[in-house]
Amino acid sequence: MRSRRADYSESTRSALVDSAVELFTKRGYAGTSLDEVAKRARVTKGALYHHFSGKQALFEAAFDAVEGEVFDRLTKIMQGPGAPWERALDGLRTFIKSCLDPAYQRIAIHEGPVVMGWERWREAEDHFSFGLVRTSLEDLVAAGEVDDVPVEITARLLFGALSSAATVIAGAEDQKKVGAEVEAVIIQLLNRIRRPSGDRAT
Amino acid sequence: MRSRRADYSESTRSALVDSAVELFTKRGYAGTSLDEVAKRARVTKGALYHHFSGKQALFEAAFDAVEGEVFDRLTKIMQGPGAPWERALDGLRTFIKSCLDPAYQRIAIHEGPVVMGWERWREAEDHFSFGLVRTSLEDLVAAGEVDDVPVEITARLLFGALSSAATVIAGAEDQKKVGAEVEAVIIQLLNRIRRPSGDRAT
DNA sequence: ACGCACAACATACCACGGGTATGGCGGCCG
DNA sequence: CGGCCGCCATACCCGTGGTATGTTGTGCGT
Repeated sequence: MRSRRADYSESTRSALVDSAVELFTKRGYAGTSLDEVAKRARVTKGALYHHFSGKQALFEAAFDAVEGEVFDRLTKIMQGPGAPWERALDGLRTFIKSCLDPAYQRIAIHEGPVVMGWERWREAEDHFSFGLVRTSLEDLVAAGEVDDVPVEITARLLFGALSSAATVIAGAEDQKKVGAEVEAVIIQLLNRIRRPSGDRAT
Repeated sequence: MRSRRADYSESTRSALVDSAVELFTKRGYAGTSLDEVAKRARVTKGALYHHFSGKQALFEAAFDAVEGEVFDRLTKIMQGPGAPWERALDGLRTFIKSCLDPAYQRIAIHEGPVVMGWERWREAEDHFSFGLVRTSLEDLVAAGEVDDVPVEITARLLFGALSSAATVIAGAEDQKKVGAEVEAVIIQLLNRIRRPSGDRAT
């Protein structure tokens, strides 16, 4: 039997995280005050400092929240049916779409490395979307779908390119159009590193 | 005849910028106080606010400084002798090296978009290193060295990949080794989008 | 040569926001 | 049912960005 207090506590905590995600997305980390976050969650700073050790910790909670959503969406696709190559392309499309979420964009991609510090951000990303990009690339190499590239490096480059792409799309007038262009360029690029089907390991 | 006062003024201004570059690089934008910057330049905050309208303006001055250096190095290579393809590869190598400068890394690449806002950062980058990447890619397309890719998008993707690469290299144990690996991957990739010599326009 | 005007700074001060210390209220456990 | 502790509110401190005002010396006109 879960206690009543635990429910309340969890509720206010998640309210704080939601509030944080919203405000960090709109005004950025430096631009949002903790009083504001607390107010929007209908509590005071005292409650905030009871649940989180400080502003950074609150940011990391918000980071985990937005990353978690994207992660869930992507893992569903990655574990779904279909050949490795098609799953990878599906994942690619979904990732680009996820990158259009302003919250993911600003919190996870842009301000994450700055606020958390790059080292910590990198560690966190390993368990989230970057980790998926890497393993998915590993799978492709293992299946013999692509040439034997250095996975770690290539994954980093790909992830960086995708992040930039997301930013470009988000800032574009016609997001649909630019999004399609980006997808085309990436897919064309991936096709170039794809092995001719005769050379693939089974 | 240049006035004495103008000399002094310019001197303290550049001292402030140097100090800002140093501190922003070491402790980041949020982590450095203006008093510190002023103290290291052996002036007070009053002088700082005489030369710059605020902390953001100071950051942009630091940004221009570090970007300017990289820009100068790169333009020299781009305008040098040699075939377009070789010049591009030279530029690539130099850019990767430049990205290893902690100041460029943190101020121009990481904190730039966050502090200045992405829109303004993008505009600024158009006149600096990103502009060079773009025009250099344009030249390659114009010379028929590579396939007719969408230049703007591809340049953004490439720039994003290179920035990530720089971060990875900077954070690696053996920078030389990882740097060489990155270079190899990129060059291999570029070779794949290169047209066979017979198809090139002269 | 002399003093005026203004650029180039210094000093003093304010406001705001992150962090902390302390107080109180209400469920849960003995 | 009584003390306890988790959950949260209130009050306060202080570092820091920004501002308003004072001071100095340089260049310029006369």
